[in-house]
Amino acid sequence: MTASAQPTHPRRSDATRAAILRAARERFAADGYERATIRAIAADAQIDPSMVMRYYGSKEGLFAAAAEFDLRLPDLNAVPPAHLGAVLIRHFLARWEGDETLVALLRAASTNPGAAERMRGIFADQLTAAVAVFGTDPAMTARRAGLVASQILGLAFTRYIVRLPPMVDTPPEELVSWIAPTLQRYLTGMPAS
Amino acid sequence: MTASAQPTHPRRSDATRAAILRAARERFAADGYERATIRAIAADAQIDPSMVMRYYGSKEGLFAAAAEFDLRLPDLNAVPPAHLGAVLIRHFLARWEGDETLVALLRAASTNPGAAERMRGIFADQLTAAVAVFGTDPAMTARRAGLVASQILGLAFTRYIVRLPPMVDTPPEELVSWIAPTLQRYLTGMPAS
DNA sequence: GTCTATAATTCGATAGAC
DNA sequence: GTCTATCGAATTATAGAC
Repeated sequence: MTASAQPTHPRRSDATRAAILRAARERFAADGYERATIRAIAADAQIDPSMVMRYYGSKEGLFAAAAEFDLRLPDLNAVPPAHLGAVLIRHFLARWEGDETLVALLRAASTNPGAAERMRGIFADQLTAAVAVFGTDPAMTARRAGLVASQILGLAFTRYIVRLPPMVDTPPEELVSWIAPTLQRYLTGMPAS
Repeated sequence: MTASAQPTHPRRSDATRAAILRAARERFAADGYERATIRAIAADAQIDPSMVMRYYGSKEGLFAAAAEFDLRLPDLNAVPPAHLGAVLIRHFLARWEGDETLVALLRAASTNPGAAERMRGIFADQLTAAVAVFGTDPAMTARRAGLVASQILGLAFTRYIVRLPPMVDTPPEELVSWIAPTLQRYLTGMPAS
């Protein structure tokens, strides 16, 4: 992990490992867990399929390595309270368009239990922690985070997975203007009657 | 289709066909398209796997028959305008809890192109048609329907597929009180700023 | 480190007896 | 209509030569 912990080897085929991970993310994102084969991933990375097994042990291990993900949520305390929803939705849109790892995770989570578990972990830990700074009681905090996740993941599902035409065609800034108030209310509002 | 169109046969093994469809919906909903096998579906229905092929031709044909779905949306013109969001979210929650077909379709749509196409059709045709009664221009109508779909499918994805704990634990009526205002604004509101 | 060969399963689909 | 038997293909994973 850390760059200069142990100079065991002068770095060997780290480039190969990186190429495998890149190809794996692409395939998992495009085809889902079951249809993405080790053979296809190896072909994309222009290496032998057995190398994938050697480096990552199994298909599950490869996915676990490829689906490592950090939402990189900003500190919500540093955001003007009135702009919380807009900041969040802009952050997620940028994070999604720029890194296909989250799409791979989203698609795989539908059929692979391990991927679903990781999805739960990411949103339970990272998103709930970010919401927790407002300091309401834990149950309400978890509920707010869950509601935010439902709209964020629904946006991703309709735009990147199912590709509903209106959700694909709508420009990001228009999506922001519609969805920001929703997140704002989930974060700071109260349920209606 | 119609019950008494042609008395060709005094009805043979229609019960078998129905048992197959029921088992298929369960398996597709629980495992997704790829992991749900014809053998497992046949075992659940307590019939021979070759019967599935005989009746439905292929796995794709079986899925197409099992994933037939009607949202049964109410006429939104008959709903008090202020209650549109609440009526819609209650309708979807009831539709989802009572029929696993939509869960099967949702899970399969992540990895199977045909299922995704069917999902697009259902929401583009049925939901857009229901929203169209308000008679704004077609582009805006499609956009409103897409936004509604994003929140509805996000709720289903987090509650029934990924099973985020706060979304599973929250009682339906509390979900309604949070989500109804969101749908209300997507249907009748204007984008912020 | 890299590759060939193959083991061990599993699946969708077909052929054909009864 | 129903079932047995099986084909052919594809997959993950392993063993071992070089």
